[in-house]
Amino acid sequence: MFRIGEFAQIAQVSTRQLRFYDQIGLLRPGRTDPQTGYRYYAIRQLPRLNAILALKDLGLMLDQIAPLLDEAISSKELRGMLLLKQAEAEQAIRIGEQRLRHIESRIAQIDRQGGISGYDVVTKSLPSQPILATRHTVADLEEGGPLVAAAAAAGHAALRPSQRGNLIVVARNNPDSDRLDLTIGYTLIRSIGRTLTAEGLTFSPENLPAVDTAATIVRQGTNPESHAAFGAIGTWIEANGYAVAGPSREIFLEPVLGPPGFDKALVEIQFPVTPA
Amino acid sequence: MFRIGEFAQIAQVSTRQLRFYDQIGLLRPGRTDPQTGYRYYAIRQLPRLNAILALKDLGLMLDQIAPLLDEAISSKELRGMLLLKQAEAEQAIRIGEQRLRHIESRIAQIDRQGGISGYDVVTKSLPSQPILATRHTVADLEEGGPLVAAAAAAGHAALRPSQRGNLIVVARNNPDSDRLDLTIGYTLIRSIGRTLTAEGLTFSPENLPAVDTAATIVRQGTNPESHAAFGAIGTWIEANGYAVAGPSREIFLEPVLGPPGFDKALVEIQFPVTPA
DNA sequence: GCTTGACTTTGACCCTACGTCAAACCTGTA
DNA sequence: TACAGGTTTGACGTAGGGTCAAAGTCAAGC
Repeated sequence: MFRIGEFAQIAQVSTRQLRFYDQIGLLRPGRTDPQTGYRYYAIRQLPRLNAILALKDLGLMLDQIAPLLDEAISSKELRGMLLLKQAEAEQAIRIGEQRLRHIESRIAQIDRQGGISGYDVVTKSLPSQPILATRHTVADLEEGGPLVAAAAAAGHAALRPSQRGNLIVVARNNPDSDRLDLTIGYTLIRSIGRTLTAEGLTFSPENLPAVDTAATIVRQGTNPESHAAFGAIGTWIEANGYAVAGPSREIFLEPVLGPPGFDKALVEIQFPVTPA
Repeated sequence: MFRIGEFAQIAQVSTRQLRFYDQIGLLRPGRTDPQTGYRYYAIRQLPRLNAILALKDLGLMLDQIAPLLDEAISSKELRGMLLLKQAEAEQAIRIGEQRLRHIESRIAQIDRQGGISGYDVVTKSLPSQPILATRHTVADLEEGGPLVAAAAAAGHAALRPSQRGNLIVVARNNPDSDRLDLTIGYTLIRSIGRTLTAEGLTFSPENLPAVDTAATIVRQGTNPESHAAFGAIGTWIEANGYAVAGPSREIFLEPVLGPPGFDKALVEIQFPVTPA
């Protein structure tokens, strides 16, 4: 019989670990001196400890291991558990690889621009969202600016605050004409069934589909650095193994009061993505 | 200003998380009503929360994130931290892949032999170990059996219990002669400098080198299933991406009293390995 | 038999990043 | 004003031990 320290040295585990396994009933010492409480382990207990360590290494939790060793579980059930662990391990590897790509792209970003970007891309899911919006086709975002301002003002005036949520701009590349299809409007807190017209613009109810995974970024100011923000999110999407899977959305997180407010506005850009 | 639930919904985090971040000072609400304790968040706090989530996703711990956001850390230091995280992530992936191989080989084992093996391979490190041993060359392990028995008895008689540890057999393939070089002896608790002879066998002091990583297995009985145990450990080494890196060792964990005891003896087989 | 140093015991608190209650309190709408 | 639903603090739990501290034990040397 060995005292706990010797047994721990033989098996290369900590004494704390052995005491813990005793405590949870996973590996009881062969004998415990009733006077002193000293734990004495027989070398014959080494196989059981090794079995514990081997199964722990497979990712099983300690309370799952006990029934296995006491043979209270068939090999079919064990196979099932291992298949589950296999799936978990594969998932963990995928997440790890994704994290590694995140880190590498972040390091590359520092090396390129010498500092911390200020843009932080976050993935989230988007629920289905009813909006009231007006559609237009423009050459580029520059041209769309006044249109957004006009639509913002018109919608602001035409919708009561209890109905209207945030200003939103959905941009879709039109592959035929090399132009931009814009959908400009307000998210709706309460659904509206009818079309309405204000200041020469026609607003119709639509429904933005839910998105499982969207890469999003929050930035301040619309015009001068739009490029930078879109560039950052594009780089991120590519570097992290995603592909764009739908039209981008810009949500104005604060009410914007006329064109001068656009520069200070807080805008969330959302890009629906799928793993590529 | 949003109440905690709304803000949580916008950012897709739990309210518990926001309260926790408040508690640890990572993200304080813009205003806390001193009367009611209600937390009110400004939309302007969303970028900070997003930054937190993005950095957390890279594997940084929360207490590392706070100084980053408060710009108390240069981009050079951040780069260093990210390089560290990169190494951690790579390591985690390697461990995950290894675990996956372990699991797969275990499933395959169940499918092959329909049950739980009874052999559990565990890796450990071996310290440098002085021994007193006699060397011989034999055709195979069968032929070595009586030799081991003789050496065990001779050593047992010639060494005092306070000097002698366990019986050990080191087996090395001799590539020239296709025979087996055996080193048979006892581990030494206290070093001995001299050679001694007993029952016609010459025992010399040697030193078994330390081994960083050894794949080990504990089995009972030497003869009948030697093949099975060696086979199991060999399969394991191959399946888990290791390669054998030195002569195997067999440690008799219990004192073995004459040849009949060999069948009941508890033996640990150790194979030095390196990642292949 | 005594001393000494190494070992062991129990108990307690600590770690990450929150999840999950419970009891009491607050807010906004009908 | 009633009520439903949101919010507060506080406490306890998680997995697998690490890291003390105070007190008791063991073995060896003298």
